[in-house]
Amino acid sequence: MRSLLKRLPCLAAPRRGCRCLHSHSNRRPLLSTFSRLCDDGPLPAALALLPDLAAAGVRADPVSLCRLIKLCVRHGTASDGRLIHGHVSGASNTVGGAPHNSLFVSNSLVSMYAKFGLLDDALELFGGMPQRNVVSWTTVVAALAGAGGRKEEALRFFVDMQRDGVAPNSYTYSSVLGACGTPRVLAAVHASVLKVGLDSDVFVRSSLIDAYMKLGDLDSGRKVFDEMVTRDLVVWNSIIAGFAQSGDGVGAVELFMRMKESGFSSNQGTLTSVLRACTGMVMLEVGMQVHAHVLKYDRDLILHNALLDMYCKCGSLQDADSLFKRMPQRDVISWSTMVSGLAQNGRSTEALKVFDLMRSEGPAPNRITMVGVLFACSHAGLVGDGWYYFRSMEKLFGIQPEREHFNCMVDLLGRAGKLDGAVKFISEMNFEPDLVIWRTLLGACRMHKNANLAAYAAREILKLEPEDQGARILLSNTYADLRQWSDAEKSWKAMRHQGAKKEPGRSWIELGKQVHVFIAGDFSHPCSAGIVQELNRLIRRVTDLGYVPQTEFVLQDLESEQKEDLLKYHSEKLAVAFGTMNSVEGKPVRIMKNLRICGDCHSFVKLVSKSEGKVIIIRDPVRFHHFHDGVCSCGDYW
DNA sequence: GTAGGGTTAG
Repeated sequence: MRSLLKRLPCLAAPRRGCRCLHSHSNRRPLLSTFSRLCDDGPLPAALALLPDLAAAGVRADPVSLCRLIKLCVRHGTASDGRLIHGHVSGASNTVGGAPHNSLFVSNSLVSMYAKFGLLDDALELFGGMPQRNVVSWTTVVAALAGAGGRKEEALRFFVDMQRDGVAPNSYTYSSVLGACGTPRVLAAVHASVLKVGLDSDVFVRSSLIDAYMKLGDLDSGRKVFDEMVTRDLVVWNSIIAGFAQSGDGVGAVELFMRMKESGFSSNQGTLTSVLRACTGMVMLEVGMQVHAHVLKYDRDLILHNALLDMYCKCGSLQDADSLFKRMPQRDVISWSTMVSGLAQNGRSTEALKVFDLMRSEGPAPNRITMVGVLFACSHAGLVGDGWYYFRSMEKLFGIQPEREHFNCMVDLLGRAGKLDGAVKFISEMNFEPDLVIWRTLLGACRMHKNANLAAYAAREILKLEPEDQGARILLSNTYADLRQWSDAEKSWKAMRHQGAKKEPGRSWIELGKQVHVFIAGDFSHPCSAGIVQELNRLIRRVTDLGYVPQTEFVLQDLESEQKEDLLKYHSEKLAVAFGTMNSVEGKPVRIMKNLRICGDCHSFVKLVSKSEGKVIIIRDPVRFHHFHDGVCSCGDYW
């Protein structure tokens, strides 16, 4: 009887004002139409029925309402959502019987507000709910964990729910793990996962992996992964993405291979991470193999942008360009990638041309596009163009210059040797210069051998960051450039005092499916003997073309023979020798470096490209050098 | 009704 009453609410507790007698004949069709529209849409038609329902005093069932809310999240707007919310809270007063806005519906509404980014509305609704269950709490925790800057609140709600006697479930844990921003908190939550026995849940596991990886704790992430019995695709993707993001590209690719061996096929997420790994390590060969898999996702813009970036960062501009032209859609990211890709590869004029094309037929540029544009100007010494774009950013594109753009301008002026202009520019900024700005200025001082200004910039850096060894290194290198050995030594001493070491120069090169690493002055590579032999051969060849070791690039006060020796075994020279001895006819040699290439290696590689008739591409942390027939794409301006 | 993985610059 009770269930019958539930199904026919008009028979239960008839009240004054209830219009059931009149509307009985059409309320069922009304309800069933509404319920059908909630299932399949269209949303506007379903929304249009809400006033009719209210007028007829008909109460929609919670299941339909929840579906309607979902439909609204998918196809509607926040104001549609508010409309539904308004209907639900109003309707609860019109009909007797059980409370209308059931817990289910309220939970859906909270989730809806969160998905529209209206976190405060979500929290307000949550705060006013008469009851809350684990779903309500989890919805809020997930919303806060997903919002940048509100992770602390997510953790607080996670604690509060337990104080309230509500036990977290696997949904809650996988949400809250995204809010664990310190190793301590993560360890505590992990312990709690183990205690309640949810550690075999794949969702919880993948969140755990992701959380460890995001904190840079690869070992713990790997451990959680290795201990898993049943893995799914997302778990594989989590671990691969973690390795790719932490800069262990080789590890990421190895895991990708293992994943395929285990019989999993990749999806867009996997491929994007693997591409990122390839991009980071200049693994063009692997990247091109991934390209073959990408073909079947021709509508995935993210994936295509990643592919585009991979080609740019591997210095393969033809591939990037032809991909860019063939892409079915291009968004602001595709265009920005192309602009900065060209700029970093020393093709500033083309970068600015692409930008012009973007202005006429592409999407509106954003602040990142403008960083690329200014980068193009600064690396080609186009001071006038740089000023023009900087000054007109706001008027032409509605983009207010931010710190990053100011920094580009300091770089532009500094690189062009206008150090006084750069200092003036800094002093006229309407905010305090930060570390990045001072470092940029310091880099320019090093480039133009201005020790006084370098010392000033370094002092400013050390004021902000007393442990900053990079500043001391740059400063001492500047002194060394000028052969002011005692000043250089002072700076080195300060560093040694703080227990710092200069980061060793490292170069990478991909051969087949392997990545070979070379460290300056290190001969542990199995082919070392052959490499040194090849290097000597190259040195003889380029000496005939006029190469003289430029020992001023060895930045320590040593006897000149020792200096030559140190120079000779810079990591990029070892990598170049390895590259030429294993090179394939018609294919460029591609090398990646962790530090900026030194002037001596730069002229050495120029000559090697001539004597061997080989294109050599070296990518350093900020830009690319394409060496071809004795010339470098950077025009010796870097 | 609630949950996990991916892009651009510096």
